[in-house]
Amino acid sequence: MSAPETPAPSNFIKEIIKEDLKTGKNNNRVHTRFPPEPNGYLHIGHAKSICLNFGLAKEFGGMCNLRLDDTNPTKEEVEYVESIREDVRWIGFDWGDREYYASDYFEQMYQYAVQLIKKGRAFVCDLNADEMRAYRGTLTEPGKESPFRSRSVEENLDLFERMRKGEFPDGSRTLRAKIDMSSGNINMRDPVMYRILHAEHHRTGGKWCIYPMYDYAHCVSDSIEGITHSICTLEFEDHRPLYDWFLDELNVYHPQQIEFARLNLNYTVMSKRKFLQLVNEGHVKGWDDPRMPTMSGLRRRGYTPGAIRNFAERIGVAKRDSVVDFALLEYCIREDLNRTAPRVMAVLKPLKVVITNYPEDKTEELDAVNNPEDPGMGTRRVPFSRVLYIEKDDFREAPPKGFFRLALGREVRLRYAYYIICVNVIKDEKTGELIELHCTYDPATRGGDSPDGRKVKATIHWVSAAHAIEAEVRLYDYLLLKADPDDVEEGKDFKSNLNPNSLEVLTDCKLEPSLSGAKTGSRCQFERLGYFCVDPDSSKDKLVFNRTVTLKDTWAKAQKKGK
RNA sequence: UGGGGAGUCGUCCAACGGCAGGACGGCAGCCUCUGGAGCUGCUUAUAGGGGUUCGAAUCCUCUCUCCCCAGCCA
Repeated sequence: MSAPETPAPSNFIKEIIKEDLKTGKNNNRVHTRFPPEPNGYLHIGHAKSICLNFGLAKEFGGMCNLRLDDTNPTKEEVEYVESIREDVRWIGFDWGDREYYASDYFEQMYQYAVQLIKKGRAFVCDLNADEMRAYRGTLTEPGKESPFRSRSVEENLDLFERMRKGEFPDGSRTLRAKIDMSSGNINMRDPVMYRILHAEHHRTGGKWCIYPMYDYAHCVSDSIEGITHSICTLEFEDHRPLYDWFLDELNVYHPQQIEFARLNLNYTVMSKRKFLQLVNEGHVKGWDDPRMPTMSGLRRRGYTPGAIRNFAERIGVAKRDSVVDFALLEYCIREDLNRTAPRVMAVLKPLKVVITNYPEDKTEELDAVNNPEDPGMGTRRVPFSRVLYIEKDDFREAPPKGFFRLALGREVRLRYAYYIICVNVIKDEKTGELIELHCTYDPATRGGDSPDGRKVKATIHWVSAAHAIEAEVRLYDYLLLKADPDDVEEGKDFKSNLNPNSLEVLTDCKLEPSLSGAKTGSRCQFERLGYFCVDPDSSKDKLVFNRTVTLKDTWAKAQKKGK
């Protein structure tokens, strides 16, 4: 049903896994995980990670866990957990019963921390945040050891237990790993393992008032779940020594962390912070606005899971920072929809046409193909009558060179119907505004073929006025004007590059009647215009469509270039 | 200026000492009852300098450029 997924090419992570399989590492298991923090909505960048982790498991006969990385109760909410689940499922992956939470392991993490204290590898520090920053040093200068670093094991044990019991206020103490304050890698300068946060956690409620930090929680969670390949993005590369340090000191099962470059796409933004600005400042209507590269936005826009999976395959996986061309995403969705979307006729900017030699009260039903790429999708009947609508853009009073469509005295084909010739252009006498066209049809060309073999240069779409259903259609364009949204003048931000025309709402659209009752989310191609899907804003008496993507339009491109 | 990474067509990814290849984009053409789809062809790249080698994108070396790190965020 969806586009054929191109044979998955290899990448450096697969090569590592193949090598591990060859040497018998991990007893030939492959076990990955997708570990989002439930503090926001997933976007196309997450989709890359999802496809990578679940895809690897699938390809090598392993498993992939869904793990919610919920170690910060002040930022995380159940609402996000549900949307993450929905999005992962929608892209097409299944984690079986392996839905885990970092918070599932809080007790184990606590016990491990006690072990590290006993080993002399962790201590309770009374420095506040500002002091700790001062002690940490800078990128070029080493840090200074905390004055609390040499506390006895007994005192550390006592203090840590009392931290857990809630005896101390937020921020007053931390548990820190005792590593190396002079390390060039700042992550190794006695990093915080636990902070005090008297906050309600979405799963553990009020049970805890100390919460583990990412570096400590993540490696331990991976270890507990028996993850073999812990795949994360490049910015965690210099956290890897810490990941390894914890697991080595704990002497527990030790997964391998592997880093890859996150996805960047041109003409859009990809950070939660920027999404928030767009939503809060009203530049888009919400997280699921079809212009947003969020999963919910893409879904509402009409993107298919298959297209997204295919896209994830095509962009590849590597370690170098890169910016993928948005055109590739568009190629992927067109490729999918071309094969799967039924064709239909819709006039977005209607121009009335009267076929003057066609009987007033006559209606015919003409056969139309549902998808030329797939004869199995059958045919349908489209009503034709004396008064029609055609696309305004398909008529020109003064046709420029290379314009094949309708003009005064010119003959074109109405798709699946008749050849027509424009014989008269009716305008408002006062304003000069174009009102309607008078055309004549050739009855011998019924169905769209002329028995005498004469050719027309253009075929245009149309809708019978008497049978048309009304709809609203929302056209979308790139959110940003510049490929690099951050390419701005001094003192400005990406929002100065916002495309003021990223949304165009058309309220007077005419659709062929077969579309009546179309269900929310259903997709189709409006012939010659693009792929569209039914928006949830649709109601019983009014359909609303989103344009997912235009068709390639060489005429429009040539016009644009001519300007 | 500390530490960690990365440099291959316009873009993304390959090539793992042996003819630099694919995809997207662009351009040209064919075909077409969607100016769609499809098909054909073309286009263009190993950051730079030294070295090793019969042979280097690949190994060594020096240089340059870019990205990440100074949260009790992840």
